[in-house]
Amino acid sequence: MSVDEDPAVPYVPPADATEARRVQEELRSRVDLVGPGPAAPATVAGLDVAYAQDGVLLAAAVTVLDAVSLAVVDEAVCVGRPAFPYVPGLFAFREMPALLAALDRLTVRPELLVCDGHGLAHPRRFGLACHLGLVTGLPAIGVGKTPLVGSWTGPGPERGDSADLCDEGDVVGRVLRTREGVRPVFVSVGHRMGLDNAVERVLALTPRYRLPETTRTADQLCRRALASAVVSGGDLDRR
DNA sequence: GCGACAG
DNA sequence: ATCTTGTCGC
Repeated sequence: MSVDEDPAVPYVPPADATEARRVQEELRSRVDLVGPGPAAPATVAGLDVAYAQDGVLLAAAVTVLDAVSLAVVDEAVCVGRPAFPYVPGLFAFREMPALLAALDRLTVRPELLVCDGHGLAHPRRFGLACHLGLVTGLPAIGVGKTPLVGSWTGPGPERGDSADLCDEGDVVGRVLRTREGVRPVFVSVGHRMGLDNAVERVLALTPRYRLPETTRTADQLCRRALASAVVSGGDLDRR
């Protein structure tokens, strides 16, 4: 899958945190928060990254699932180094180069991206899911396991119960109970999606577990890839 | 000034 | 993110 079919928004690695924040402020206005996005996508991709050796080595994985059967129909990985230190709010710059490389290795161009991190629910309204959506041109959703910004009340205890995630007067996402009796997840729009549809898509991907099937398969894949990279020396330049 | 802070 | 066994509960 070519990442630059729509060269409107190239990925530019920032030199420092100040520049990174400037990039986010510049790109935030180009995010499509309305969508509504695909209501019945044929394929959905999950993206995740695993780390080893004190965070100096990483593996980024993308899995593409049939949206109905949830079977994996394509997958790709990229082993590399973090491209940026971990700074809350600048998380995307750490993982994006490896994720984009993995996306480029796909055979199938997925109709939707489900990212392991927030989209709009970000201090500058431009989290990983927004950035990935903009650079790939694909509809994207952010699904976080813990909050970054915002407050909420509830949600109820049943699968499907949800509550608005609010930050500084904005509804930036939804706190969604994907399974009864488990902690909720934090869903936000990444790009070319509406929040209601994003929530529907996440529910369709969580028939059994708290996290979307997409992120679960991607998580397994990047852990596997990382483990084999470590045993074979962990030396990237010689592989 | 003091915490909080996606993965 | 990652380091990590058993254990409480459905």
